[in-house]
Amino acid sequence: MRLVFMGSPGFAATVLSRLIADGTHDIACVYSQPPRPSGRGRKLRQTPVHELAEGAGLTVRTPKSLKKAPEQAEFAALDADLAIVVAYGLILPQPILDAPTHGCINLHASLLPRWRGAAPIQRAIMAGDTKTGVQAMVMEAGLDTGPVLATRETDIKPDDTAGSLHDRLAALGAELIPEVLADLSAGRLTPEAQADEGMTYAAKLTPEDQVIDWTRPAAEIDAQIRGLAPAPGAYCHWRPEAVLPEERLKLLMSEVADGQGTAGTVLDDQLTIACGDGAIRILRLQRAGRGPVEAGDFLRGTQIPAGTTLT
RNA sequence: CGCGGGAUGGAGCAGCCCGGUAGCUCGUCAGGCUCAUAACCUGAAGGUCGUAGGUUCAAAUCCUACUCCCGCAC
Repeated sequence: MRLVFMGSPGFAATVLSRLIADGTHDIACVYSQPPRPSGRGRKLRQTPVHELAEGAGLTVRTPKSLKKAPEQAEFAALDADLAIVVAYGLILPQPILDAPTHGCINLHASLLPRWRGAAPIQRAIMAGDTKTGVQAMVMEAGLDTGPVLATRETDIKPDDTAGSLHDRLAALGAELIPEVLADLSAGRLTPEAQADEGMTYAAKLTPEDQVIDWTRPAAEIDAQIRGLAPAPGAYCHWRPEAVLPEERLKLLMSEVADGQGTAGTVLDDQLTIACGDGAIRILRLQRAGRGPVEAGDFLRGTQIPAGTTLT
């Protein structure tokens, strides 16, 4: 088939990489978010998909929007059989959805209708879900509302982070898409409408999501920490020296532990912290300006005695 | 030119402001103690203090440039 691939971040790049390696289908064009000044130093950066596609010698287009007629005409002129859309980041207007012969198929990282929207992987962990997956679905005008074509499930384990789950789901997605393409070619696909119940939105992460509130239950804080690791990371504040200003302390890995006390109080010399209900142990963390370290390494060079209060 | 922090034996850090013997907590190795141990005791090895210049009698420390890493903001 003649495909158009639309995607931006690493998650999408994993899928595109598989399609390129497969070589079964013709990738007529790759759409990605335009390079923008971002990151330290505000340099112009290409998206991972852009970079991958360019390196593979594929045609790349990076329109700021697909709402206008000229872009839509260019898209239609590709005369594609199908568009594969994975975390592209732009709204696809109806003319775009209609242009390919078989329409547009989206790969989404949740079990719909749960976690429609922008940050399904993080939200699933943060909510304490024990199961998630990836799904291929037919795109409609609504936000992740289309009928589902295929599903791959995976368990969310207590030591999963957004990072580990992201990688696993990307790998599952990279397996799933070629199968969907084969089934589509063979006419074996049966779109199945999403359930009426159980719908939730995976709202985009905001800075407030990163702030730890020690008065919340241990399980929730643990889920928050793992759902935001390794990036952007959940954080709290502490005072390295009684004299100096508060410093942000990013918590990157944790587990629920025994213990209780005033919320935010360090209970022992092993980084067990009292929460509103129960306690968690910090397993991996990062000081501002330093690299991420395991709790053991951290404690070798820095003291956080029992009784210290984190805010 | 967005703002800021950092680079010191294998790991994590202190020392830098106020130049003058390379330090801490671990790890490693050897020996000792012990029924035994990741415990305890003793000893040892291991560092061009990111790179290149400069100032100085003397630079981890002061000055300049560069490389790499990171936090914030976006």
